[in-house]
Amino acid sequence: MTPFADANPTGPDPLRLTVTTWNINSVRLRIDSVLRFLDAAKPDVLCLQETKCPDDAFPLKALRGSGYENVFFAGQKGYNGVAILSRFPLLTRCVMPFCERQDARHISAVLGPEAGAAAGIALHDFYVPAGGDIPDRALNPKFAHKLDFLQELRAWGGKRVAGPAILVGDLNVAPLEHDVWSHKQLLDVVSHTPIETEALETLRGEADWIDTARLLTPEPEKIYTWWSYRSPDWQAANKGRRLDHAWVSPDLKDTVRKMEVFREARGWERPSDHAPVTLTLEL
DNA sequence: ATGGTTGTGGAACAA
Repeated sequence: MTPFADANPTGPDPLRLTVTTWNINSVRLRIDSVLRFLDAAKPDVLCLQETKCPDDAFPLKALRGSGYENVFFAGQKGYNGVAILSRFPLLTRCVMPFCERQDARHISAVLGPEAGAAAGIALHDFYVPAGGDIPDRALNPKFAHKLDFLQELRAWGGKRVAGPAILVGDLNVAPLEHDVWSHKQLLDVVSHTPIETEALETLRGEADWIDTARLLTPEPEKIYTWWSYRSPDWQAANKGRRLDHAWVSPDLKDTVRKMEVFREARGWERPSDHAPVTLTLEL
């Protein structure tokens, strides 16, 4: 045998799988931004939240020819709504209800055999309730809803079927001190109150999910994925929060390569207040 | 527990 006969002893090249999560805040208004992002970043999968679009109005035609024609979506009129766009065929569409509501806040899919080494990975796309302004369950039903939703997410995590899985979405909680521009000033602000951050970290830990952003970029480095519309100069002020997340099941931990906030899109014309966040795995 | 802005839908409500 020549020295070169087995130059690649590990077999075929590994597959790089990229999955983006993006709260788009109206998929119809921003379908051109979706296409622009897909063209620029070319992820394998794009998970959207806040599509604000009934299913019969989802802009499927605009995606024709984009290379992302495998689409699962679950929408409703005016609020919420989630969607998964994929280069690979998707299997097993599932929409879980939470808090006994019809809200479209979850959708999942399994990557089909065409995804090669990524086949069989389950994708879960979540949109956790924002929770209103007052961080008090008794005074604010929206905050109560958020806490109840997180509790149900915890229960689901405990009985989730085994196997490789990726959980992404706008979880509307910035769990760690350096996930916000000022930990002290945001301790009473919904998205960073201890009851929320502890709930999210607890449910993540109990189900052994890996927080990929912090796996690769530990504290104290700041990471933000959202900047309020209400800041006159979001870029200069940079008062961001890390609300958008990508978690992987423990069997995928060693495949995590990159977690990137595409901040540029926050500066596009008529932007979403969230930036797209892309996870890269090497399988 | 302020106000600031954006989206849906065409007033109020959600974020």
